Amino acid sequence: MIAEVIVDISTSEIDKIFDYVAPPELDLRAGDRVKVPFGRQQTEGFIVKIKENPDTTHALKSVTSKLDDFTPILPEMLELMREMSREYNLRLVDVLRLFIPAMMRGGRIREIKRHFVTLADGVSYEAALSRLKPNAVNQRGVIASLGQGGEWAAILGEEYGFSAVSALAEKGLVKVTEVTKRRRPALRPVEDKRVTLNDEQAAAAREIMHGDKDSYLLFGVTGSGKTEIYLECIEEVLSAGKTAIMLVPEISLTPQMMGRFRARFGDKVAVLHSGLSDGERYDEWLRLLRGDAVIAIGARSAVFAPLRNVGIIIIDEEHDGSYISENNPRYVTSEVAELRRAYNGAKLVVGSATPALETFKKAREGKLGLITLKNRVNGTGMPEICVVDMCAELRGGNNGFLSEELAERLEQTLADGNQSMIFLNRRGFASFMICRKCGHVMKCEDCDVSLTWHKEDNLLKCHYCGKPYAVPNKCPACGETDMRLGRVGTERVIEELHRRFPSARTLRMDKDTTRKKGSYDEILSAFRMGEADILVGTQMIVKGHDFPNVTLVGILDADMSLYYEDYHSAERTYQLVSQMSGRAGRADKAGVVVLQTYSPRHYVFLYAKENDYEGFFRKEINVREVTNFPPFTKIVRVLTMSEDEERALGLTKEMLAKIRAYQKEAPERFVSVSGMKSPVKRIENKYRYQIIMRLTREEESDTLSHVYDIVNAQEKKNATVFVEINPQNMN
DNA sequence: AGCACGCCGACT
DNA sequence: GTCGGCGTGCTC
Repeated sequence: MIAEVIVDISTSEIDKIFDYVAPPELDLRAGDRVKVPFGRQQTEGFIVKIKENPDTTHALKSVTSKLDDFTPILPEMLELMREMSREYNLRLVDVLRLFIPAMMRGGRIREIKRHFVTLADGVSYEAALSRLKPNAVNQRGVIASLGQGGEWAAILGEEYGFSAVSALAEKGLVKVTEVTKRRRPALRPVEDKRVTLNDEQAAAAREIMHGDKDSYLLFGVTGSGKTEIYLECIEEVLSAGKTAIMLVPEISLTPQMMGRFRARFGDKVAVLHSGLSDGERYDEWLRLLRGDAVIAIGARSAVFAPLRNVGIIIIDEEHDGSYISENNPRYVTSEVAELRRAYNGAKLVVGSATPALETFKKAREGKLGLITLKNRVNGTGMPEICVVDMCAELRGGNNGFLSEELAERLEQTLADGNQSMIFLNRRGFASFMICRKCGHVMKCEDCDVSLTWHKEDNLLKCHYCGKPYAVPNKCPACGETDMRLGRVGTERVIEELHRRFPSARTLRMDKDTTRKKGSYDEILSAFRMGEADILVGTQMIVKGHDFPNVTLVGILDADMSLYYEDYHSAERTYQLVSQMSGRAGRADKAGVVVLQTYSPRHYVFLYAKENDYEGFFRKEINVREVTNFPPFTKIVRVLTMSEDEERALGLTKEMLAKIRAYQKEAPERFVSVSGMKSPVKRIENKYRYQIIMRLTREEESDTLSHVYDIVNAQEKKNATVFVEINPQNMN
């Protein structure tokens, strides 16, 4: 037999199928990992197919060995590999690597082996003792401790010394068995507060499981009880003997969330997320592959859970940016989920209070079943949203960054003994350093972006490469000593709060204070326990988490994401405001959101204030259609990076010429094509040039594969080329 | 990705 | 004379 092997080396040159002789005694199947001779070395590889005859006249080498005692890649995943590689122009091996825990590669599986000691077969307790000298105290002690059941070698070793155990084993009096210990992520017990679904929830679950659509959008505000519906659907799927995949944004994979699933489904649940150690991840993955666990819960990558016979895939908070992988290999989680749904004939449910525009559009067109949840389970209303015009504040003489409205409400909230959250969107901009005389801005030598000042260590740092710089005492361009900081960061907000409310206890949460593993949870639980009155933070305070005592949410500089130069910005701002206001006033306390902006009449804020997603959708979808942006077109970005600027530029020009030629042939396929320097011209000393094109929707996939062909045909020595579809940010 | 083969500069 | 620089070519 012949095995088709993908070698585990990621280079475009080698990303093809190599045929090997499959020795019958290895009993190889498609999906096995193997060791093969490759060139002069031995390499790991994946068998993607077993066939009768080779397709090549090459002299064939033979597979050396099988790497695992199970088949790690399911047939479904081999199919998915082909589809993903075609759809996203990815190397087969890069897709395969997504399917297995990183630990398995390079022979790094370290299963924790523990040794269990029992009396050897046919040796009785008395017989063993009689064969030992009376002065062999330790060995006699070991035998005595074995009793009927046996004992762990580690425990015996501690008491009597390991040499006693090995001496007994050598004499054949005891038997030592290797037992693989499974690592399980720590789980906190949570009681299953099983609630009966209300009518709306029950109807939703029924519709998902028995409606005529394959896929549904569960559209409902925070607190409308979506998780209960998920639990109900999963239960039904399991009772039909099928399995389930539940995806949540990394950030909302909290112990509370996990606790609910564990309480309901116990050991049938496996978790896959980045917080696990390599060993834990491997063991959870293996439980799924072996069928010991039948529900996979996790962030984005859990969509690749090694489950057979998947009955339902759920994507919670579907609009969340974390579902699109930023770095290679790039894929869109919901698209992968749809491929798996189709393969298994399963159901797909996406849930959100603020669906991605594209998702809601599909739902309105009937391509996706739309289930709307109208009520909050606990009956609380949505918080009041006050939009504060910061231009008016400025005209009124307040040039600080706290409006009078927000300051007053903060004071009141403090007086009432309630908690506040202040959200600061400093995406892209933060406190950069600028010369008052010549306007020179301190930039990173390698990345061509402005540096951000960090108060704690008094350094300027590059947020792309992390390189630190000393704070200059005079302007490097003109020698002026009056350098000052632009913009506001979380640290300055805290300072200002301390000045105005000296008694208030504050907590800060941003990239700097959460660098340590676990500090994220620490800050949140400290805040939940009431150890602070005000939590100030960036993006990461937006998601999930119930804080029952928060009655005030402040959003500073709501415009920042609004004027972020890309077509998503309105959508993103709406989602942000909506989610942030979901943080205010739950349970029995009414909440207020103070939203500070320089454009109070922008439609995003008008709709957000009314909590009118559908109104926002109608407005925004119209804007997208008129301006030819997604979901009406597909934006494709070809990014070329090289340390050699000429090389990057040259490559970009060559590809641009070919794409332009193709555009001339089929002008109806393109809205626009342009080539330019990337907005951030240099990152980690690599120059970046890009081609941006917008494809009309009708034949985009066909057009896209032409673009892939052009890129793939290009000789790319000394350079890297990426193709991105609808990129999230265009740096 | 490795690892060989291969053709030009400064060293005992 | 030769040790070694890394360009380029191949891997079933």
